[in-house]
Amino acid sequence: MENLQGDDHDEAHAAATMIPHFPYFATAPPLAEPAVSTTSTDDQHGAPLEALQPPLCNHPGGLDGPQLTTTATAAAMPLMLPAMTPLDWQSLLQCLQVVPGPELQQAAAQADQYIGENDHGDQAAESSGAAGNKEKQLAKGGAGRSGKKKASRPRFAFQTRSDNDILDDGYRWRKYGQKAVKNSKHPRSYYRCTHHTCNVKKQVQRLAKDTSIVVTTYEGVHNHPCEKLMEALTPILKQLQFLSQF
DNA sequence: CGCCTTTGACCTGCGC
DNA sequence: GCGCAGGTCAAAGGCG
Repeated sequence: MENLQGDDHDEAHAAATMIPHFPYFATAPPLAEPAVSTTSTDDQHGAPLEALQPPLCNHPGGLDGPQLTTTATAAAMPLMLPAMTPLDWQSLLQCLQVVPGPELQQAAAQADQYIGENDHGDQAAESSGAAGNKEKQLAKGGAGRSGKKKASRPRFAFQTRSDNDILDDGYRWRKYGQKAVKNSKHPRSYYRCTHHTCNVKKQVQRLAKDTSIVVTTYEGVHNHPCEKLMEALTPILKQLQFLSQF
C-alpha cells in the first residue's frame, strides 16, 4: 500500500513563507542560491524530496550554525535562511514585535489555503490515504475531542541539517507525543509550547531519505515574548539607549 | 516538588 | 464496516 515518502509530505505541505529582507538575517553571508523548484504545488506533492530540498549547507561550528530552509509551498520556491543564532524567525518577529508585512501575511494566508486545499494532494502520495487531511487530523485529535473546530493557523517548516533533533529556537517546549511514521525509521515527535497561554505546536522529524536532515514544523504563532532572545538583546538595547543620549 | 519525557491507549477520518 | 494512520491524552517514571 504505502508507496512513498510517508514522512516527506510534511515538508512538502508545511506552510512556508518568503521572508523578505528580514534584518536579522541581513548580516548573514549571501544567501545560497535557492534550489528553485518551478514545479506546481501539485507537482510538489508527488515530487520526491530532492526536488524540494535546497542545497543545505553544513556549517559545523561555523558562524551560521544550521542552515535553515523554508519551503514556500504556494510559490514553490524554497528559500535558504542562514541562522546566525538558533532562533527562528517567528521568534524574532514576536520578540521584536515586528508586524509581519503584507508579504508575510499573504504567505501565511496562502499557506493556510494551501493546507486546506491541497492536503489531500500530498496525502494522496501515501496511497493508503489513511492520513487524510492533516488539518482535520489536527482538529480531530485535540480540538476534535473538545468539540471545538480548529481554526487554521499558519505553519512553517524548517529543514536543518543537524545531529540534534531539537532546534533551539529560544522557546520552551514540552513533548506530548511521539509516533512512528510510515516508511521512516525515525519517529515524529510532537511538542507544545510550555507557556500557559500559548498554543503553538511543533513537530520534529528526520527525513527518511536523508536522516541528517531534521524537519521542524511550527504551527501557530507565539503570543508571548521569547525569553532567550530578550536576554540576548537586553544588553544591546541598553547600549543603544546609552549611545542615543549623545 | 515541579517539570519533563516516555509510551500505550484512545479518537477520528479516510480508503477499501 | 473494518483497518490504517496521524494526532492527542494521560499515567507513570525520571531527573535536577
